[in-house]
Amino acid sequence: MNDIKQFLRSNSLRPTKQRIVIAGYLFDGTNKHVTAESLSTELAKRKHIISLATIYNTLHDFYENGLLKKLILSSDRVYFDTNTNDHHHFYSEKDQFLIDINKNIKVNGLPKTPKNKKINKIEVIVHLDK
Amino acid sequence: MNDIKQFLRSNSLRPTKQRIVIAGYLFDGTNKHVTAESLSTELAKRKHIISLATIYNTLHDFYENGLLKKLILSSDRVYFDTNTNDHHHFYSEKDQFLIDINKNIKVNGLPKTPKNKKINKIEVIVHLDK
DNA sequence: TCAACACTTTAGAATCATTCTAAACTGATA
DNA sequence: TATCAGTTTAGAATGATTCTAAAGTGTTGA
Ligand SMILES: [Mn+2]
Ligand SMILES: [Mn+2]
Ligand SMILES: [Zn+2]
Ligand SMILES: [Zn+2]
Repeated sequence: MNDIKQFLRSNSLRPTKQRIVIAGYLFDGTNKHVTAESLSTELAKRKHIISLATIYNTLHDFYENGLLKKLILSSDRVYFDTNTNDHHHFYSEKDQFLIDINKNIKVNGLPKTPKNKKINKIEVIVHLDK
Repeated sequence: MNDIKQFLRSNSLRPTKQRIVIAGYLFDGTNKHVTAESLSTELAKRKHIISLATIYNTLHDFYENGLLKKLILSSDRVYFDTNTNDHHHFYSEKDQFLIDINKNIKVNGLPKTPKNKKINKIEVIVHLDK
């Protein structure tokens, strides 16, 4: 709890009640993929009612500060990922299945990068079926 | 034009005026990435005013029939891709830059597929910066 | 040829994730 | 403890997309 406060402060985020609860849940040591909605539901189960506006604000604040990654996998919800290492994903839209691939993946055979651009990140999504 | 009609019929799509115009634009031989909005704008330039509802309907009809691929790259628009071969993308959200990678790409080092699932498609997105 | 009907188009309303607004609240600071 | 910038929140707004239901059209069998 004081760890969390320090953690927030060290990321230039004022440790408010809401941020402490959200950070406490998100950064408990287990990697998580959450949406605003799923996070809200999860916190509600724990009797922590935080407005959706604050949940969105906080996810963005954490994202802006590099504490979360953002994943665009579906057109109707944004996932935030507590695993901020470089990694990839197995994903199934239909099954709402999403897990990390932490093994080192090599992507071979890329053509040369378009002029005046540089590679920021290579993202591999392994789409799964049943 | 009769080609287009045949093409639509052979995909069990009734060749309506609107579908003929849209297919004529989309399948002119050059690969394209369109959104409902960009397609609407493009057709309007050519004096073909088609309602957005029909544009959405048609993109989905074409997609359902395998004539288009769907790309989820941004949280606020869906891209449809006329290149239906297996391929990957260079993408920059900021620059609205999106081009195909048609070279064969190899992804090495994948862990084993999760139990009871099978790989449907491997998607590589190379995110670019300026 | 054409009536009949299933399929399609469309305007406008609805949906829904997300963002915005502006007022009340609170953590930090001296 | 007063002050104030930063934060939270209810509720409105936004915007891409989907839905509704009424009018229009391509197909086809007689
Ligand atoms: Mn949306
Ligand atoms: Mn949207
Ligand atoms: Zn992840
Ligand atoms: Zn493409």
